[in-house]
Amino acid sequence: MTDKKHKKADIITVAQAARVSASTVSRYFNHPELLKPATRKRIDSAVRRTGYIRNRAAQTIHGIRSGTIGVLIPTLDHAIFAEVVQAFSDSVAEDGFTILLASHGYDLQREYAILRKFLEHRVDGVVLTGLDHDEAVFQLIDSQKIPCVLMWNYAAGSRYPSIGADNEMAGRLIAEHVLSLGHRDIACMFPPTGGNDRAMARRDIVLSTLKKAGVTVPDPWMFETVYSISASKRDVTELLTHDHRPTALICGNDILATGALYGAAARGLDVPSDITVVGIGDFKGSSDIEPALTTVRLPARRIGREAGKALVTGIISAGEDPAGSLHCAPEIIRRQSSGPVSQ
Amino acid sequence: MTDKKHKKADIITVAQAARVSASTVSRYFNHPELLKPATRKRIDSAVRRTGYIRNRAAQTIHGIRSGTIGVLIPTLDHAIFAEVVQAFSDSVAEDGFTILLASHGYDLQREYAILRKFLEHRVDGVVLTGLDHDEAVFQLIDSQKIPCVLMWNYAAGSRYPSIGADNEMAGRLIAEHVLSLGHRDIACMFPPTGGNDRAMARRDIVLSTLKKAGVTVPDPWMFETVYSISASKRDVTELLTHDHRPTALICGNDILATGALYGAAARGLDVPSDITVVGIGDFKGSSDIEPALTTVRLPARRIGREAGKALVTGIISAGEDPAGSLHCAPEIIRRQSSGPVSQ
DNA sequence: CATATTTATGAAAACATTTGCAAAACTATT
DNA sequence: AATAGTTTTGCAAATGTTTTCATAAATATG
Repeated sequence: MTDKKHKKADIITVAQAARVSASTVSRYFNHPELLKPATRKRIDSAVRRTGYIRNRAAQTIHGIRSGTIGVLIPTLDHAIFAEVVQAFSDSVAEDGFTILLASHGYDLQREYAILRKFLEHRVDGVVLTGLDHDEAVFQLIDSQKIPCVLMWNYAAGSRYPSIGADNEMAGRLIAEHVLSLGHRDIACMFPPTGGNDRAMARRDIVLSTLKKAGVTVPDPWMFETVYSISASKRDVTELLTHDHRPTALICGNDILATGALYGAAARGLDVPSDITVVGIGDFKGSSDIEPALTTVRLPARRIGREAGKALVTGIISAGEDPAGSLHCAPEIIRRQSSGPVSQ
Repeated sequence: MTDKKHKKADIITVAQAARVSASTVSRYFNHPELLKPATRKRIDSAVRRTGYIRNRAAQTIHGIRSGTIGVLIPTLDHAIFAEVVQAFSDSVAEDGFTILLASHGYDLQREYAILRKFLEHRVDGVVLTGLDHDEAVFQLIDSQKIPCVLMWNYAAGSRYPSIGADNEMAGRLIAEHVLSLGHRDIACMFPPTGGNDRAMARRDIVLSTLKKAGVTVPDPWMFETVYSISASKRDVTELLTHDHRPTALICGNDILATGALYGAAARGLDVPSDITVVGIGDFKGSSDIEPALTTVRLPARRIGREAGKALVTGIISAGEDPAGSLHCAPEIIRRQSSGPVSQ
């Protein structure tokens, strides 16, 4: 069936097989309603016989959309980004778009290089993760006049439409929750903030919210811990050896909080009666861990889906007023890992 | 700098700006050594001034490689696939390839449709996940004579080179481990196997290994549980209410095992003294959970990396004998969640 | 049945590149 | 300074499509 010597079938091969011109075959795909039903059937069979597959590259040089969207993330290794990407991909696939995916590992230089590559492929739009990017990146996008959305974080005055959660709000919510339970001796654990505006914003707002309530976090209770359960477990285990312990631990994300829970368990301490542990993110599994984790939900799936919708809209209705930002509000999720300070 | 009226700069714009012909600009990119250093510099500056970005679509219709690889996975929502994809992407990025990513959610029909789309984009190669696919999928790949590797699973006689772990071996290893600890009353929990050859192979080999040792799993101890911590926790909590309990539980993957651990904790049972729990996968976090999970390591990162290398080799040295399969052997990882049966 | 409309198709130009070939510009050699 | 050899460059054809415009075929109108 799909033999046809060796060269790949092109539109002309099909045209000959159907005894029509190449233009007619082109119309068969792009404006089938213009064809006589009989011709349509003839081409249909010719396409089948020759095993022809349209060549989007050839279409793209006519200024026709490539049908691809560039997705730039820090890493897939954080389950939360994988979730966002999955939702984004599903969302744009409905409109026939395929994603080009690349990760920069928090290296801004690489982000620029990847973006260039995306543009060489003539993507119809790009999504970046987070609000902060190299100025060169923004300029490149501007110069190519290509739709862009920033996903994951939300901020009112972002350079491009931002679709995501307000990190400051997330940080504030969790800090206020812990304060409301009466805690004053509070430790904090955040990932290294280099090149990561999300983590940075969260940490700063947590600290300032605490300070506003008159609570300062002593230096030895301020951890900078890489994003991994084992690192967090190690640091928390260490922290809990000392006799002067905090009554609460605020973690920058649920992975760190999970490690903290394990660390407390390893030390034989009860959560929350000995120590309250909270995270940010509401990752998969956070609700099932023992004890279930109190956290702030960042609606990853919704963010991915909405970012996809927004970008597709931007692509399809190019030129019009760009789609606006959208705040997918974070929400405090109270579970068992937090409790009132025990006197 | 990158102004230039409104139309995007093409190779002719650059040529004019540098006062050379388009061919020379083309050579500047593809065979720079053929150019006089002075010309090179002139073009260099013209490229910069015009903000020109090469158009890979236009190159691709000359039979030049597109520089893209299609990656087809079931879903990114399983952290383990995200990990494989991340490693794959990093690996091929070294050689300048960008990935087109799509997930089919275990729907074979969608897999075919996605593959077609990849081919329209003229990907230089494709990776599929797992060994089993619709015959139409294989035929399509054959007819387009495009390099393909199957990743994640390994089997000697696979239709295309397979790079991954031998699932039968993984299942056998974990079953033998549990048997070697003296367990006879064994429960099993596996994900639904529809359209998922990996899960199926694992389950069947575990069961047959047990049977060979004279152990049969009674029907009420045979769980088909969706891939989620909460579903597993629920089922295990239920299982452990009955007074006649198994002494060991073999889970088809670490997510289910994690839920099982939580379920046991919720019931106040000790692992491993009351019940042994084991998984398959060695996901991130499996080593840190309390108690640390005994499992079989499926080397996701290595698989992704090797699959990337193999495919790139297949693309670059097209025509030659295709790169062979590679077995990334699974390996039993003994931790605290398994112990000898207590009499 | 001839003419006017409408519908369906083909020819050729356009798209942004690469590349084979030939001409032009240099260098080296005498 | 003329010639031969080499390096550098430009022209034009080719790539696989889409699209505009013109023409041919089919249908409707009188």
